[in-house]
Amino acid sequence: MRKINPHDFKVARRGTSREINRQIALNLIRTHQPVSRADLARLMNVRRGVASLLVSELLSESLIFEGAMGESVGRGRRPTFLFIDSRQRCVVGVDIRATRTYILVTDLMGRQLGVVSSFQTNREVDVLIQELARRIKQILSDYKEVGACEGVGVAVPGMVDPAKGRVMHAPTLAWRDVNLRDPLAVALGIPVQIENSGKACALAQVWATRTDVVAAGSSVFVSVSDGVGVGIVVNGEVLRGRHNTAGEFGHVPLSIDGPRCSCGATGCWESYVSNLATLSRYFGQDLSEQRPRDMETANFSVEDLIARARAGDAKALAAINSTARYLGLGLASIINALDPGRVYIGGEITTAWSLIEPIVRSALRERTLTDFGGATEIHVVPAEDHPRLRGAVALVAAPAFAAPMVA
Amino acid sequence: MRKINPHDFKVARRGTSREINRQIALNLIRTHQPVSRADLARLMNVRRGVASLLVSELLSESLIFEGAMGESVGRGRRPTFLFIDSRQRCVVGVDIRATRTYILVTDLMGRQLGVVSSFQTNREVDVLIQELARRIKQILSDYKEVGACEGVGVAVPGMVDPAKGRVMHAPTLAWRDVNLRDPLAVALGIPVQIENSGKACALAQVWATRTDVVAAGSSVFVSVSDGVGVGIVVNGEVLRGRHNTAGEFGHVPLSIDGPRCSCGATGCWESYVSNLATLSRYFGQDLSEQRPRDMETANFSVEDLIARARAGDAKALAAINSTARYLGLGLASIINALDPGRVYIGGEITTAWSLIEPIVRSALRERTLTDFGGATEIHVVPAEDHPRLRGAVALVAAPAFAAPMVA
DNA sequence: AGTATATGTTCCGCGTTTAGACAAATTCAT
DNA sequence: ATGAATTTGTCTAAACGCGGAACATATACT
Repeated sequence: MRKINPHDFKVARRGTSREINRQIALNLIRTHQPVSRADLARLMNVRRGVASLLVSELLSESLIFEGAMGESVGRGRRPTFLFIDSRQRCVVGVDIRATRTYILVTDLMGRQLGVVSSFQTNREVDVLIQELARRIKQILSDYKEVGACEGVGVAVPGMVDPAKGRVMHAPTLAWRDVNLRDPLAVALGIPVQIENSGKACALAQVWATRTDVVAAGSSVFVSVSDGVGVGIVVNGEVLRGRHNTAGEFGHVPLSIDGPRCSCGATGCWESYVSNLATLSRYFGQDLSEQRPRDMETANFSVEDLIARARAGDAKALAAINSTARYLGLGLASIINALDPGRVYIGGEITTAWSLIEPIVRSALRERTLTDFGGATEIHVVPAEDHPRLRGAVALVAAPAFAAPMVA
Repeated sequence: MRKINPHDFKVARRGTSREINRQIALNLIRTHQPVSRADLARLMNVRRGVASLLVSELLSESLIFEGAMGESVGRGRRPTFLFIDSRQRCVVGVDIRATRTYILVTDLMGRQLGVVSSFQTNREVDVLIQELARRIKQILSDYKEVGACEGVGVAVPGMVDPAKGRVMHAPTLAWRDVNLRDPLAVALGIPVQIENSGKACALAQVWATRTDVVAAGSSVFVSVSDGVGVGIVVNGEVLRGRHNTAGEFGHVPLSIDGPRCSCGATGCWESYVSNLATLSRYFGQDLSEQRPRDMETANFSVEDLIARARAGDAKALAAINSTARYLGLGLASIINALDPGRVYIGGEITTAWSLIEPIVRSALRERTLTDFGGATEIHVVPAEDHPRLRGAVALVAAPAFAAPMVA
C-alpha cells in the first residue's frame, strides 16, 4: 500500500500505458531471451497484436533485434526469436579503490567482453581522471570490435551524490566534495555515472541476469574489506536515503565501548570486522593507518592470513574465527532491522567462507529475533564476480530497463 | 531506478491510465479540499474535461461529494467545491496494549468522532475478542449518527502477518500464532485489518492529513515504551520485510556485553531505553518482569519519574538523562542505516522532551557519520495524537487512497 | 446592458488496448 | 502428395481514455 505523494506525482498520459508495457516487454526479453512475439504475449497475458506492436517499437529503436528462426517444438509456424541488441555497443565499468583502480568492458547485458585491467590509484583527482580517461580510450580503441561505448559507470568508496555527479566524502582517498563525473565525461566525450561502492554492489545483484536472483524483492549487499559497505535494496530499488548515505551499517555499534573506529566513534561493526581489524587481531597490535606499519605487517593481507589458517596456524584461525563471530553479530542487526529476503556478502574474508560459515551462522542466530531471521539466506559473492565493477556497469546499462515512474 | 520484477509485474490495461489518474485526483482532493474541478485540472496539469470525467466517476462511487459553491476570488463563474465523502461512514481503530486496550472512532479522513475509550486487556484471546466485539458494537449503536462502519483496524504489539490476519508472536501478551482478524470479523460482521504497532504508527504519519508531513519520502517512527517499536517508511510505503519483522531496531545492540534483554540477547537498545530500563536505573535494581515488583515500584510510571525530575529529584533526572543519551546513540544507528528524511518519536519519555532534547541530539551527533545525519529532523508525537490508534484507522481508511500497482 | 473572465460540459481527434479474423508456415495423418 | 491441424505473426474494427478546442453557464467589472 503506497501513498501517492500529492506534491510529486506523475499523471498517466496518452502514452503511459505503452511506456509501461514497452518496459515490461523489454525486461521479459532480457530475462527470457531467446523469446518470440507469441511467447511475450503469453508471458504478458496480452494479445499477440499488442506484443507485436511493442516489439516493432523496440526494434525501431534497435534495443532488440530479430535473430534466427527457432526450431518449432510441436507443429506450426516457427517463431522468430528476439534478443537484446548488444551488438556493437559496450559499457565501461570502473572501480576506484584505495590502492588500485579497476576497469572492465561489458556489453549491455553486463557480459564481460575483455579482461579486467587495473592500475595504481593516484589520489590526486585531476591526475586520476586524466589517467582513467587515457586508459579507457586506449582500451576502447584496442577492442574496436566491441563498438561504440554507451557510457562509463564508476564505483567510488565513499559518499556519492549521483545526481550532481560529485563525491561528497571519500575518507580512504581523502576526497571531499569532488566533481568526478563531469571532468571525466568531458575528457572522454562519453556520459559518466558515479555511485557509492556498496550501493553499486547491491545494484549489480538487482540487475544480474543470471537467474535465481529475481525473487528477492528486498535484499542487502554487505561488502567487507578495508571498510564495511552496505547496499540496501527495497522493492527492486537501491535505497539512497535523504542525503545519499543510507546503508552505513558499518558504523552501527556492536559495543559503544569498543575499539575506536576510523569514523571517530567507538565500537562500530567495521572496527570489528574490517580487514585491518582482523589483521590487528592476529598481530596483537593496532594497525590503524595513523602509524606506519612495519615490514612484516605492511604487505600482509587477509588472504595471507586465511592461507596460514588453512595451513594450521592456530593464531590465524583464531583471528579469523573472531571476525566470523562479529560478522554474524553484525549481520543480525541488519536482519533485525530490515528483514531482507536475502543477504549477499563479499570481500576478502569470504574466501574463508567454508571455515567461518558455521560460526557466522551461529552468531547470527544468537541475536536474530526470530528463527526466520536466523535462517535468512546468505550468498557469498566471490571476488571473481567483480560485484563493484558489475554494479558500475549497471549504472549505465540498467536505466534503459528501469520501470517508468507512474502515479 | 526501479527494476521490474519479471515474475511479478502488472501490465497496463485499457483502464490503467484512468485508474492511476483517478487515484491521483482522489488524493489531491483529500489533501487540498475544498477544491474545484478546475483546481484539480491545474494541479494535475490536465484539461478540465479530463478532471471533470474523473470527478464524475468519483462522485458516482460516492467517494467524494459536491459541497457548497465557493466564493469566486476574481470574476467569473463560481467553482463547485469537492470534498471527500465521509458522511455517514466511519472507521474503528483499536490499540491492544499489554495492560489496556483502546478504541477510537473516526471518519474516513481520520478525524476523531468520539472519545477514546479503553478497558483492561484480557490476555485470553477468545475473551478479548468477545469483549472487543461487544464494546465496538455498543459504541457504534450509541453514536448512530456516525453511520455505517467501513471496517476495524487493530494495532498489536508484536509480530503480525496482516495478509493472513494472524499474530505470529506477541511476547507481552504471551500470544503465539493466534488468528485475531477472522474471529473478530465474524463476531462483528465488519471487515478487520491487523498490523504491528510500530508499523501502524509509521502508517499513521504517512497518511496524516494535517499538513507538513508530506515531504518525507522515507521516514522512521520510533515508539519507546515497554518495548521499542520502529516502523520504517520507504517511498511512501511501510517496509514489511520478508517475514513481516522489518523494523526491529529495538534489538540492535548498543553493547553486546550490555544488560540482558527480554528477547534473550544482551545489550539491545531496548534494554537501555525501555520504560522498565529507565525505572530500573532510578530504583537501582533490575525490574524485569521475572520477579514481582514491590509496593513502591509496582505502580510507578515513567511519567511519575519525569514529574520527580522536573520537581528537582537529581536521581530521577540522572536516570532520565541517561536514557536520553542512549536514545540518541540508538537513533544514530537508525540514521546511519537508513538516512531517513525525518524521525518521529513517541512514548512516555517524550513528555520530558524539553529536558532531554539537547542530550539526545548531542549523543546522536556523537555517532552519526555525517553532519546531515546528525541534523536529521526529529519530531515528537505526543500521546494525545494517539499514533497507534490513528495507524489502526489508516489500515482501513487508507487503502482506498493508495497508489495502484503498476509495472 | 455589454464585456471580460472563470467554471464546467461536450465533442472530436488520436493513441492504445481488446477482440477477432486471416495469411503464412510447419507438422502430422491419410 | 494432399489435406487437416496448429502455431506464428499481421491486420482491422471496436472500446477506452487522454488532448485539445469549442461552447454554455455564471459572475464581476465597466
